Amino acid sequence: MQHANTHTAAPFKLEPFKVACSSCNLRELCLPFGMSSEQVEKLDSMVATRRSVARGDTLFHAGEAFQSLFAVRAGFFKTCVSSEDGRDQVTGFQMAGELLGLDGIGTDQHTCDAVALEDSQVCVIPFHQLEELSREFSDLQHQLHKIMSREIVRDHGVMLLLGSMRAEERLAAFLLNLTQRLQTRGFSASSLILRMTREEIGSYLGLKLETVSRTFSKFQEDGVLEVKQRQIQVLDAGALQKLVNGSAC
Amino acid sequence: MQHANTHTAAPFKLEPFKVACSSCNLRELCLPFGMSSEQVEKLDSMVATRRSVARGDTLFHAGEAFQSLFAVRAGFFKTCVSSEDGRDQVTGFQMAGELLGLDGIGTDQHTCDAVALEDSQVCVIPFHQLEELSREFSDLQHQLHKIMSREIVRDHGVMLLLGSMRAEERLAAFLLNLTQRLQTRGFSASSLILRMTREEIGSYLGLKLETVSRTFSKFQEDGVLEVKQRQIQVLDAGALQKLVNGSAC
DNA sequence: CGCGAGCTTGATGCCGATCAATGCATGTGG
DNA sequence: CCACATGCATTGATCGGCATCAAGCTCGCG
Repeated sequence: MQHANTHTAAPFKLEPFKVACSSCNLRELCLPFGMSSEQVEKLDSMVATRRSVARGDTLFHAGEAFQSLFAVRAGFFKTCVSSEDGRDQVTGFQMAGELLGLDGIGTDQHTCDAVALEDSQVCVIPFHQLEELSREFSDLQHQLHKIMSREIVRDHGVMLLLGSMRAEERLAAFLLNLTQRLQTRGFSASSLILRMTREEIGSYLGLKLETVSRTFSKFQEDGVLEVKQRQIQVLDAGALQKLVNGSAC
Repeated sequence: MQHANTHTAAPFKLEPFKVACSSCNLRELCLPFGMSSEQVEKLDSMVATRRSVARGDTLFHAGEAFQSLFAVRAGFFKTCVSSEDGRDQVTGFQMAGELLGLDGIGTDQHTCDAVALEDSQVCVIPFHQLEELSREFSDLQHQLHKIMSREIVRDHGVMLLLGSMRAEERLAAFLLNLTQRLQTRGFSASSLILRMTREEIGSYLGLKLETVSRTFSKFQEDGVLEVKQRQIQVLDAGALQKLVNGSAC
């Protein structure tokens, strides 16, 4: 486990550093979960390359040929789709241990952009090799299926949020989801730094940035949060939870 | 190809009838797509059972143990998730050749309800066996991955719709998607019968049923559709397309 | 120090929700 | 076969939440 304090950026190293799945502290969150150590060693030989992505750069663009999945090793990403007329929608935020690129399998082309919101590193997982290896190891195969399935379930949750929640409920659900994922990674559940702008939050939640900002202010007035730009202190997680569950409605 | 006229209910047969993937007219849309005929025969032996689901009955409930995927053989389904406080959201409508149950893989439990909107039949695909067989046949493995990936991409499209489109645009996108899928199945692209209520459409699109009804009426006034309850004639598909692409914005 | 990106806050207006009444089809029992 | 119930759809009137437009404000950075 890492230091359990405020979620701050990991120091960004430019030199390619030697890491293996078998010694990665994210392996319980990532693809190797549930695999035996000898199986993980096979994975290691496949996940040979890593890639650094500077803040603001894109890992892949919609339309590019799909070759590999990417596991976030450090940093933070957003994915966004856009329609022909330029509307665009943030479809997710990804942090350490999460996979990027699953959308590309279906058409052999990426269907969204993946953009680093801070200096980041990813492990490159050549998909063809992953399929090959997962024909050999049923644990790996099943883990991949689980990850894809959970992505589908997550998307359904977002659809519920977008389809039937009001602004406060959406932001509450968003914050609870973030803090929970950060906590899983050994960070504080009550203190966090947002890596994205109000506009990006708004896009994800189907709101305008002004509404996001107002809702943050409202939460602060109500003593639920302390908001200083992107630094957030959760003072009353129960209140957020109540909003999501709609006990007051 | 089937009769290319209005999409009407297939006659509902109660007796279990002998069908095999290898002789199924949906195989180009379904799991066997891209597999050799001898591989499909192996699939046949796995997909041994079928199940009839009467209109209004559920194929599976959220919370039930996940065992199998289901391929829609005939009929029409909706899937819906619900939050603790009773809000619920239709997450999709499934027609012949489409898979149900992918959401259950991640947690070994179904996370949504699947309800038949007309008398239907599904092929039962025991998931454990499917994984086994897909370790043997890379074509099957890849097809499964593609199907899951496309579901993720579809969900992202719905998120875009829910996050940034207005009522008319949502309904237009919905209708175009429906007619396109029906056309793929050999039905008319301009004449269709809705299998779902206004409320279910509204839930899917993040609108209230009154808004759905009003928007149908508006489309009729504008000469884009002819609406008689659930019978829809598309008179001007171009106008729908223009709405979705937002050329007027 | 001053610029600019991002954030906050206020005033106003509109889209879709809500509440309510009526209409229309299907089916059931007298 | 009609009377009535029931579920679904349509349509109208009103209301409210969020978008939009428009200023300022804050903070990091060249």
